[in-house]
Amino acid sequence: MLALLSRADKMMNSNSESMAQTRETGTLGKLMVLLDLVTHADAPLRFTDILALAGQPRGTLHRQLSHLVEEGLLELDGEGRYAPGLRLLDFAARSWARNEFRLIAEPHLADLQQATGETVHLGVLRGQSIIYLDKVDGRQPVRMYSQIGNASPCYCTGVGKAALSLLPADFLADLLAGLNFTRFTASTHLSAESLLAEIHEIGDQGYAFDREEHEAGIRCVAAPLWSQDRSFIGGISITGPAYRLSMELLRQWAVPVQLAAGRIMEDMRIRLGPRR
Amino acid sequence: MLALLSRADKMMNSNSESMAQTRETGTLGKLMVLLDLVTHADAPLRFTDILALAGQPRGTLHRQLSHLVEEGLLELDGEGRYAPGLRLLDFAARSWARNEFRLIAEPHLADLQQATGETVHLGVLRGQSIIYLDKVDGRQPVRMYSQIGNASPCYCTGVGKAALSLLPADFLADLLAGLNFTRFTASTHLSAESLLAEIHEIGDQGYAFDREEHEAGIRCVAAPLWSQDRSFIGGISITGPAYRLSMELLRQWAVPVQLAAGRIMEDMRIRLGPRR
DNA sequence: CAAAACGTTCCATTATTTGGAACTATATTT
DNA sequence: AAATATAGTTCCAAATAATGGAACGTTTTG
Repeated sequence: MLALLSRADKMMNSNSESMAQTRETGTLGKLMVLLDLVTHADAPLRFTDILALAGQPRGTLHRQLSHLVEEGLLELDGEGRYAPGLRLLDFAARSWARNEFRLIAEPHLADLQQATGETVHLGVLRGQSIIYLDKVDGRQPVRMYSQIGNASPCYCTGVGKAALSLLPADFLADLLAGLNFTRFTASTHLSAESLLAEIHEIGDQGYAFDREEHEAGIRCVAAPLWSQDRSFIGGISITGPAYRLSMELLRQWAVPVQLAAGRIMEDMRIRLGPRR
Repeated sequence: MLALLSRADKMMNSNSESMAQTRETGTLGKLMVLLDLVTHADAPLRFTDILALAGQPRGTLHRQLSHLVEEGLLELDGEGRYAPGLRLLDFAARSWARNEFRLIAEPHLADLQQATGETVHLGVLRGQSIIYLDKVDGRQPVRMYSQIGNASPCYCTGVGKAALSLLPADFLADLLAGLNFTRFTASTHLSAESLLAEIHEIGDQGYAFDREEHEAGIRCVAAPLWSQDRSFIGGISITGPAYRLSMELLRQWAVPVQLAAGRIMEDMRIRLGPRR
């Protein structure tokens, strides 16, 4: 359970000029910082760019980058620029294909997509972020990694708020205290207080809305989802453009979304055993 | 250029009871071996399972796994089983979204898909494997990571054989010498000799077929694709079921596939500069 | 051409990893 | 219920790998 608030907070919002937080992962931790730097960059980085960002001595940085390249985690092009390596794709492809939660949820997501005609997501809470594990879209073949694997803030997504409503009060308080609110749209929550109020409401209702809080013109309705041992805390959602999805309609869809979530949890219970 | 035959051979066919090949990546290399073990497993592994596979002392292995879990690269469930971590998805999502070659090829893949109605792939040679970088399928919304990120053998895929036809003779010889041929179907190449003969033919023609060599009932036609500095060596293909894609039809499609490859390379030249 | 910027290599010092052993916790057997 | 086996965790001196400053090439710039 503690794992929920674990190191994954490095994934986002780690711009909080961290209090020289000593990592306990030694060599690996230092290398992962570099991987983060390069994968978060908008374009491939030169050695000198990374040098400035990482604040390591030149010799040290050079060897670290060499090791990452050697392992295929980074790639160095002919102009001395470092980009994420293809081995990351290879790892991800396998980890996604075999993810137990995703495999169990998949048919139910497809059903929900069929029933509504809109895009359906499965997301899991990791630190302060929602990581999307799956996406089913019936229309045009949408760009694949467009959403899957992406980390989005928990405080302005339907799945995120639904997930937060599952947390015990003390964990929730800790998590909220660590959030850096960024205004994405006019309706994005900007304080822990307003967010907490809505989370309580969501806890009572059993479903959450995203009222164009992350992206203008995009709404969703989400239901929370958890495994019995709480190693999975997340949710599913139906998402679409505001012009097509009135709040009226989203309220109607709250029921099917909750039902689908219930069926997924039932399957998890059966497939993963009562202990999880 | 040497990078082509680099460490990526650890991705596949590394079952070749390796001659105690010392990795030069120290701590990172040892940890990557563990990540490989866990991501290649069919199901989450227990500590003892990994102990047997990795052949490390218990104390050492325990700390290594702890570090990987701490960093989110592995996940430990309530039953003491290790599975690939979600951070891998996060890394992959970003590395895919920003991959320059994929971004450039994308519109051309879509055009080719529109023109033929069949599935189009973009793949790159990495070691002895083809890693699929993109896939465009016009029909049902196909499972996303189904192909993208997956490593397939170079000797029995259209893109693979097309890519091999680009290699200088000495590199090709080295690569072929290291291959472990596995029979996937009745028509899979099983020797370097027969493969080399076809690669020469492909080099002359400028396109390659997959005559149900990897998967029974699946055929494709592929064209090679490279960046000017040869840091990208791969290809694109049109793939589909044999009952719909006669060899007749595939031969006709060889031209549009080659034209699309040409347009992609032209765009690479423009967007990445003449040096690459 | 000189100077500067960029990247790479070297090696004594320092920090981390190693691995055997002791220890704890959780099943399984008697 | 006690005894035993099995699984997983912690500890610490010794072995190993990482560190970082300095020196060395290489390319770009004025």
